[in-house]
Amino acid sequence: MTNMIQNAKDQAAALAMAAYRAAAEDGSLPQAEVHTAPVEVPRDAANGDFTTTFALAASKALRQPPRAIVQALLDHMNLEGSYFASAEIAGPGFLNFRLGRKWYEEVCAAVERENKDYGRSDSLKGQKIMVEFVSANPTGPMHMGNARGGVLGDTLASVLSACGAEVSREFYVNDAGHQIDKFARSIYARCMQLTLGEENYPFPEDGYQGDDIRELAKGFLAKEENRSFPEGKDEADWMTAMAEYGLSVNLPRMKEDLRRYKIEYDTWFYESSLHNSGAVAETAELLTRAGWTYEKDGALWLKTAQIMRENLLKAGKREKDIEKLDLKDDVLRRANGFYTYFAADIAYHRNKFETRGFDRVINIWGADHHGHVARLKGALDALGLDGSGKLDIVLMQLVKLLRDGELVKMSKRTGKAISLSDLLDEVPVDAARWFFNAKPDTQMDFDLGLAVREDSENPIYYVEYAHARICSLVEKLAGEGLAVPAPGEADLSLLTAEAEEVLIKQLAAWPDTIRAAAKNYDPSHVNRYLMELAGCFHRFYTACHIREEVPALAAARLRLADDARIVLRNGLALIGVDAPEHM
RNA sequence: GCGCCAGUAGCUCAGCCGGAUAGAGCAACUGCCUUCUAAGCAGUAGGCCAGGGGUUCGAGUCCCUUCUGGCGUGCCA
Repeated sequence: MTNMIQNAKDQAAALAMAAYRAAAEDGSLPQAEVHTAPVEVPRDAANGDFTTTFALAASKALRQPPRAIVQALLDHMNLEGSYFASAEIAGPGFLNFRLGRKWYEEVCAAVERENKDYGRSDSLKGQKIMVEFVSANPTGPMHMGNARGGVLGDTLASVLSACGAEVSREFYVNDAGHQIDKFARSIYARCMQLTLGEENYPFPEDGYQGDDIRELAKGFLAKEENRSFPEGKDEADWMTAMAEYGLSVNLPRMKEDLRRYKIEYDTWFYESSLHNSGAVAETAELLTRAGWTYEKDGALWLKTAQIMRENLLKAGKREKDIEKLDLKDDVLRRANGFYTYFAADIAYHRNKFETRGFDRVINIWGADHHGHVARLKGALDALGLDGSGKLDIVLMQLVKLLRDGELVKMSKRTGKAISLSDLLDEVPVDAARWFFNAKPDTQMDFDLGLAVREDSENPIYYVEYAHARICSLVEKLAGEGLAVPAPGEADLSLLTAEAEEVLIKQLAAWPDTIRAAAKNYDPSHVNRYLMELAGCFHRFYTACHIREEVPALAAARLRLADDARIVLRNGLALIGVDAPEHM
């Protein structure tokens, strides 16, 4: 729960403000309405460990040149007992603070004390959050988009959980509607072909072409109770049975593939349950009663255009610009009586908020669905559920699959798009998880060749190697009689080398990394942090040897190395990658 | 046409609420293993932050605009 970066920032701000008040008191600076001193971490450590731009910002209000303000602050500042060893004036009016031993020691102490929990916070405590991700169509295998969404959703859920939120991972199973119909017709056609001969029954033009459908047909016909096919039932009943069978085969397969990918869901939510319980019809009825629908051409329409216009006006958009958007209404119930996917989706989200009481819902969607974001939020707004405020959609751009720089369209073996299980056959899970944990809103290339390479071109080894190196170091030195000191037992004030200080500062940055990842819905912050941490450790390892040092310093360095190991392990665990002890 | 996302080193990308001389990794080049794992380290080179305007003490970051790429704009899901 300790965040030493934040502690230092707070203290620097408090010191600056106290100095200002003291200066204003004795007339060195004019009284003015200045409330805060913004504190930042300078990019270049030559400019101090922390800096405040107080004087630059307050220059106008105080009618003094920034440097004069800083000088007055310095004259009234007392650093005794603080984290800082010194403070100085710099540049156009920065006030730079330099950390003292106390701070560095407290960072290590926090890592040692909190160990597995180091980095966690309670900034989202009390929040019940759902992350819905993948939700792949159960009619066929999962693709690269699902691979990316899987890692993003799973890791984001972990990150939110590390911030103290009560997080639930959910997979929405689209086991109803049009595509299940198509699925059933496809299996049915294959069954007919198997019974009558390929050329004696036409395959639907829009049917699912893959071999997996043929397999399902075979499997279905092989079952005892289906021996009489196509006699014994009418076509519709056969299709229902086939769809059920197809799902009973595909869903466990998806679960298995996801488990292999180290993803476990709390809930598999079935779209069909919304239709069966009447929740979809009820939701449409609610919208109708509130006056948000109308009937046209036999269909029931939602006044999406009006809802979205009102939302945009509220957001400050100009009428003229809204006109250009050419907003359209959407169908909830088709003329044939069936509800659309959109209607089911509204009902589903009503269930998330109203029935299950989530404070916040995050959906990971492919960028090709972005047209649906505003209208789903709008529909929830119309139901009084504040979709605009409580529903967040993370759109991820699509994945381009490469092999050693060449675009890969199909699997050579199956001739179809490469599926998640194909990917995991070819690439180690941890490599896939590492690579797919990238910023959602940029298109990404995934290079199959690179991901399996065991050399320096592959960044994951850089991080894993740092961890293995520490484990090996600890083991070796223990064998020579030098064990890692228990928490608090090493004299950390001896760690004054630059590489040591840089490493400790990086350890201190871990809690903020998690917080930023949660705030931006971008868990790839963790990858970058780990790369940097590994780099800090490797440099420390090279610059600061242990074995030949005097015992006290050797012990302190070994303690620090083990602190680095703790944070590396925590970070890798957060993104679901193993921390190897040997490589 | 309209909308969403992106454009920073040869490649992949960082860059927090607008702060000091724009950073990493890879690739290229030069060094470093009889010494705790060289899957490592040190160093060199590489930039009109897509272009143009504006806002201010200060802009890669905010606003306007042009250009380029991806995606979307269904009684599909």
